[in-house]
Amino acid sequence: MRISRETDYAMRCVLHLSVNPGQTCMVEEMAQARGVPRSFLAKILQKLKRANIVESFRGVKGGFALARKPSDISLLDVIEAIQGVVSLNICAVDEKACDRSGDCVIHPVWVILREDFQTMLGKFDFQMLADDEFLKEKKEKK
Amino acid sequence: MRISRETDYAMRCVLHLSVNPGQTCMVEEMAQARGVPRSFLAKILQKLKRANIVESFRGVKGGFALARKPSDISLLDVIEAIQGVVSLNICAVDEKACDRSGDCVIHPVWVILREDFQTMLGKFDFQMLADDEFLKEKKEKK
DNA sequence: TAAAACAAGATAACATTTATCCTAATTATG
DNA sequence: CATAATTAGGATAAATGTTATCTTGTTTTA
Repeated sequence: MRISRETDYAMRCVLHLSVNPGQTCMVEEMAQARGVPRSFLAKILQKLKRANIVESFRGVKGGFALARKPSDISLLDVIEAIQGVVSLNICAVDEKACDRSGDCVIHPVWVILREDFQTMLGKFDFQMLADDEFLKEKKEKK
Repeated sequence: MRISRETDYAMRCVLHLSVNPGQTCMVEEMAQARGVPRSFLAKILQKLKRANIVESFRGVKGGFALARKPSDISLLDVIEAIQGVVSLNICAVDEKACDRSGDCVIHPVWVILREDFQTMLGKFDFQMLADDEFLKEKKEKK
């Protein structure tokens, strides 16, 4: 019922890139800035890349940058990039996983909840979060 | 991000008891009727008992019955009885689990989502589900 | 007192999570 | 063109969580 630590790390990373969108950033820098194990983060970034959330540049001066605007990346996008499709019960996504889906009266509830859940998570984007972080840093400098 | 199979089993079991509330039922009967491994279900019923969702009677003619009206038992109640407090990120429930909760701008989002999530799950009760099952059986007899 | 049923702890197989490490492949730069 | 910097991807492994099973004890009815 919880997101994994991996997903939490992915969010920190996307947030980091969202604060200066357009700018490329090395794994090492993000790992240090956000307290994420470097080699683990490298793996996570591959998943974010496959989901078209970040893009990568190899070689000297390489690194990662957002592939889309922060306002076009939601919590849901990042969660699904890492953990796969969101749903509360496997049967809402794969009916074959439960032999009773056909006549189970709980099944339709899982389907409704899945939609509500996705809507909920789709409402938060990384522009919002980056703005929050920008304001917070400004306040602390005073 | 998913409920466990154990929780799914717990729901089947509470639903089974909700169809004839007031009536006591043996582990063996519920296990067979709902396709749940017997010894596993016995464990699950202990958790449901601790959460005051079912009550138990020992000895010959013993068994389990609901401790409350089906309309007073929500999906949330059963999920929390089995898996503990619902939240999407551990930090929403235990700030010490993350060293950054204090200045993390994502943290407040987890807190909001947790509340929304609990509200969502609290809206479905077992009277509704039992009614659905009753109607479905009636229809199939025709 | 015997049989039926729940109670509770120990244990174990399996899957998932959370990483780490090593070897490519790619690219900028002197 | 050689070298250093950086991502890409596969193999591996420790720790944790899930999904059970089994055994022994306790309670209750008849």
